[in-house]
Amino acid sequence: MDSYSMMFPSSSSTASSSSFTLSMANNSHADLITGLIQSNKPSHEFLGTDHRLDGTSTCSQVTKNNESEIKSLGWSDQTDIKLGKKKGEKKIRKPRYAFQTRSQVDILDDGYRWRKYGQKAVKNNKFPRSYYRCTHQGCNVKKQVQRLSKDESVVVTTYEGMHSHPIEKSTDNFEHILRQMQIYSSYPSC
DNA sequence: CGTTTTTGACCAGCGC
DNA sequence: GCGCTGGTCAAAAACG
Repeated sequence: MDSYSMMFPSSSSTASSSSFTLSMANNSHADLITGLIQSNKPSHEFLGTDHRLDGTSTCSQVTKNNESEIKSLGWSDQTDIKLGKKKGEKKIRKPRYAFQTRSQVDILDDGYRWRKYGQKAVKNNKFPRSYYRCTHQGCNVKKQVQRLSKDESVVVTTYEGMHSHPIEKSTDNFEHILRQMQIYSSYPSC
């Protein structure tokens, strides 16, 4: 199984069929994506909705169980952290997208090159959270990867920002996913 | 030898 | 004001 159809909780009033198919042919680590969170807006808005995967009942159950933990990720709700410590730098809240993925490994190969810049232990979770930055010059897309303590088979990958450069690997089209997400979320500065 | 990871320190925000 | 927590920095180590 390499393709999943996902429903995007598009905030726009169009609310048309915002579902598309992602194919992760080369992402054999990831069994399935159990949920998508766009945390530019109050997360509970769409967390409460039932836009889940179709046909996989176990997924929805897992997602339901993990809702509280997702909210406690920190990146989900309180997104008004200051970016950079330079003075004069105003707080911009970038949209963040969180994937819940059933995977054996933490590092999902999404085609970009990431450099790890930090790891922190999170409370109420025995697994640490890893912080990555895109190594492409001028691209400060960040992501953090965390495994849920409730279901250690579920990995949450949260992306922040958008890549302004082509994907490094041509193996899979995860870039298209991100692009679609940016479109659906009507990125403010683009 | 250049790049990435590791890991403790540092800092800022927030709740009490 | 203080302590806790999350996010980042940076030096050293590890790696290819």
